[in-house]
Amino acid sequence: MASVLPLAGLRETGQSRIWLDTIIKGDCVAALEALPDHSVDAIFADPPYNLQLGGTLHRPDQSVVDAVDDEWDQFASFEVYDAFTRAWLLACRRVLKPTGTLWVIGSYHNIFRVGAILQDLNFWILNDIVWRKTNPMPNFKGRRFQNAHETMIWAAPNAKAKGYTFNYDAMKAANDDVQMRSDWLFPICSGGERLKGEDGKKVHPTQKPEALLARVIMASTKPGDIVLDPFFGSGTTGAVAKRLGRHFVGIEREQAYIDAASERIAAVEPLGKAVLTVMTGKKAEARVAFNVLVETGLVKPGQVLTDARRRWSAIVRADGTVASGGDAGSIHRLGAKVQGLDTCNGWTFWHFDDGKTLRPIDELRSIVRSDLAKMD
Amino acid sequence: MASVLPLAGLRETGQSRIWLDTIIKGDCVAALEALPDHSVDAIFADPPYNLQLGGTLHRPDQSVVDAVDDEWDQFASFEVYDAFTRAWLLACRRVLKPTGTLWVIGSYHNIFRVGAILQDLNFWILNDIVWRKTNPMPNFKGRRFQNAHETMIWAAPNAKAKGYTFNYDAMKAANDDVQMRSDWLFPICSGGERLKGEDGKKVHPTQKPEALLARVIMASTKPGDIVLDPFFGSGTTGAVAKRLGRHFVGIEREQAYIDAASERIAAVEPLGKAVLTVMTGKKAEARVAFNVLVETGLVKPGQVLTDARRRWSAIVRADGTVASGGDAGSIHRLGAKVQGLDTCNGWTFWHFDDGKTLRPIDELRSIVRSDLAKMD
DNA sequence: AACTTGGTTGAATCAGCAA
DNA sequence: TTTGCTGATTCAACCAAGT
Repeated sequence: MASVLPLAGLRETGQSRIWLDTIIKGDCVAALEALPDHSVDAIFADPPYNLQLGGTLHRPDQSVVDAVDDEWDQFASFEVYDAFTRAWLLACRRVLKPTGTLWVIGSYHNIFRVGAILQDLNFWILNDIVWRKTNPMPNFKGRRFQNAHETMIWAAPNAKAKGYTFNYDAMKAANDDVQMRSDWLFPICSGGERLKGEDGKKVHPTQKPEALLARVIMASTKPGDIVLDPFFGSGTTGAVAKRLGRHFVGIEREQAYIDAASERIAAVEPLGKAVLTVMTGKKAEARVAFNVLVETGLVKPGQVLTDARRRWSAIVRADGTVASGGDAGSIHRLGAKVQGLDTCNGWTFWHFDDGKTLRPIDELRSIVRSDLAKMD
Repeated sequence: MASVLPLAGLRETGQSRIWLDTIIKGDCVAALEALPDHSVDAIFADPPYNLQLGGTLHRPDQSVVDAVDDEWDQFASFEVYDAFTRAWLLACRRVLKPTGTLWVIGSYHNIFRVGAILQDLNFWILNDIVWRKTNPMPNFKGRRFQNAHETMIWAAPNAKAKGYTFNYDAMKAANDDVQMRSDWLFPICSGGERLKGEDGKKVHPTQKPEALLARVIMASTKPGDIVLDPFFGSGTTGAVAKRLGRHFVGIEREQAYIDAASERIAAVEPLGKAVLTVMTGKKAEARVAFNVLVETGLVKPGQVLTDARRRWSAIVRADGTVASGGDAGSIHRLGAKVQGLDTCNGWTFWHFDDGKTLRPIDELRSIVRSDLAKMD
């Protein structure tokens, strides 16, 4: 795992997927062109932020702030940065499956340009996510608010994209049974998690916390999916993907980062399958048609169903339709019809009398489902 | 105060400032051109967001969401929206003093375009500020994260601008003596603050909370300063400016909004000078979800939790859910399930073994909370 | 008077599949 | 590509009415 691939001939390998769980050395766009069309399930991109720093920044105690002034973060102008951004985004879209999604993280220096270009390229923004830092760097000059967050954009490859993965139920269950919001709170990467060289200095200036990547990957991919990171850096995406039972592909130009990331990922122990099971809701359950209930005798032809307050009633017919007054149809159609609505979930609308109380027919469906589960 | 000015001849009035504390009726750009150069200290702009909505959206209870589908939010394309944005931003800069600053609020639908154009026009971004909503609208279809914030950009008129107002010490004092961060927590505008017509319906679909404007104005202006709002709407900027001892100028096209704003502002009582020195904001106790413990490593995926008497056990999964036997769910749901109850407080029910004794996971939450106590 | 219950609402780019 | 069917899906706050 985490071997480094030479660039030549990758695309021709087609479905062999020898590039899985590797770091490709090279320029982002060139390396992306070597990968097959529609081959990855998700992309997490942490591109250069194009920080426009003036002189050296000193803390109040006169110590010097170790700023991000690497060569790879220098762009001559917004135009150059925009062209760079368009190029790698287009290359990413070709590689992304139609059902895949793209994440980009940035700060106010670059994220507005990235977001506007995403829209110009007809990507479809699903959310902007705010990473609130528990321990951001203070503003030393006292001339601005403390810059305490970064922004991520989560986007589908086009406006019509359907079927992307969003583990809604897992996110909700993990968040004390309320929807996960667009503002996330995490510490910055520090302490033992922060990669340091033999000189004790940080290996990469903008290493992202694993917790952030973990939520991204848990939310938008399934176990076994492939996650691409075109600006691999210290390999946080790869380390978290491996730990969470996903495959990764990294692209990185600098050998020092590749070395550090390879070593880091090699030490990661994947979690077991049982732990990685993703919480799913009703949507993922086997479909059970109403007539199965009739056929199995859980509901009898001629039986009367009502809504929860007995305002409306319907009679069950042998073919699995229900009838009320002059109307008849599926449990959904008739439920909508009697209420005067466009749609209705008949499973939760119609109830049966168990001798004591009214219970939704959805409970009978659960019985069928649990019977089916035993037959696996 | 809050009289409505006709548009003609304003610019010629020069320094007479008869336009102070008035609402100018007209198109944003045209009205701005009627104001003198370098005449206002701050601008707060809440432009149309260019929402691109599909069909009608229903809540789970089948009620219809009252969407923002007003004519003024309709743009033919991104190009048209961008041209509109460039025009009003340029007009704003001419009117803004060299020492003044500009605020723009938006959502992911438009804020990236606004930010990129600001940079293209050589505005200088000072901060992006996240307004975290305490009570955002849910995501009804479960296909995205709950869109729980909006973004503001705070910018100086050019890269070299010096001497802008930032009341650093007031912000810090108001924030329990730590620097004010770039993420702010406020409820949406509702209840008594929300302007309603005689029909009981909201006057304006996107009225902003006064608390938000109060922090903006307190942070970036001095008493007696002039605050311009080129998209005045229901007049929140004017009402707060007046209350805080600042002057305002509003621009608005629709007479209904002008009427409501005028009446609203007339009823505002300015605060006394002494009161205007320091303001404090209240804080809510941080809510910590279980997955935060997993993400921060206080609880590990695969770790076993039990109840206080070890009668039941559960395994922690990477997505922040817990599993036991064939069941899985949130700590609360699973706790209820294994006990055969309807509800359960998972925080006090589930325990971990610290090597000596069983301790409720609630104690781990306390640890996180004390780390977060410095924040909203 | 204090509390409970039920209804309403908010800047929303909000479904998936099979025929 | 379009149509139609199945059936999944909400949180915090405010307010009015009932207990």
